[in-house]
Amino acid sequence: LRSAEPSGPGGAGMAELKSLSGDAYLALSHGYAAAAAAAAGLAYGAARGPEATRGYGTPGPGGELPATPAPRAPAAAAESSGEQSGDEDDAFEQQRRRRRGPGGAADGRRRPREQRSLRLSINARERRRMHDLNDALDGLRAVIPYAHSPSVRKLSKIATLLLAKNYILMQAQALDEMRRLVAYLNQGQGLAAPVAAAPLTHFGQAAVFPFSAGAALPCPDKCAAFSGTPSALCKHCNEKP
DNA sequence: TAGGCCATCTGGTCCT
DNA sequence: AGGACCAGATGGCCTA
Repeated sequence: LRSAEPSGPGGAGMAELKSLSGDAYLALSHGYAAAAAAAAGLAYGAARGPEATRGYGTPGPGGELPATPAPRAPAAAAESSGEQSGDEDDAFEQQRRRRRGPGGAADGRRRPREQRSLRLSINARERRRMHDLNDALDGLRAVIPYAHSPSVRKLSKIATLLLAKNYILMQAQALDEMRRLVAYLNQGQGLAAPVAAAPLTHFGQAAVFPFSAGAALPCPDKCAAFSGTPSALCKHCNEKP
């Protein structure tokens, strides 16, 4: 990815999604699910179901790929890959001539058949690479909090990336606020800041998140201003009103 | 039907 | 030399 902010075709959807990005999006910390659902509106593949969305079309019989059904196998692509059989070499050469022009010969010393098998293996590698990329995107979709449901469309690739970016920013902001809150509480209780803040200095220490989801009592202290969630570390949080 | 999204093929470039 | 990565081209499917 050479451009962090892709542009070009698909711009309409991008503009829509960009309206959710940055600070404006971060402001939606409580409405993340709704925002995600909005982003999911840019997604694709509702009618295909979770399995079909994989949609990796196999180029055709005889290839080195597993013989999974190819819901969207591009006819022309399969033909151009020469894996359909018959006049495969002719088709392959015609394709090359079309692309390279009359005099074009990038690999002139290779015999056509050898050349073609090399091309097929390169194609297969590229397919595998793209499948791995899609698997990684699926993994990312799985951990992004948006409406995962059969009735909700799968997030598009670009929507997945942008939503993930915003989610990370949102988490970082929440962590920052939590650090400030802990520092504030430590001041109020006369604790040595380095001791109490130590568990939070490591970015990955989400397990020490000091709020308990169970308690719902409003805190008379200022920690209630943070997300409205009572803090287990705050002595006021569990006080009876 | 146009536009969005996608998978695939392909050639070029860089790296090991 | 071979593999990984990238971007352009192409064509199919879906939705508004």
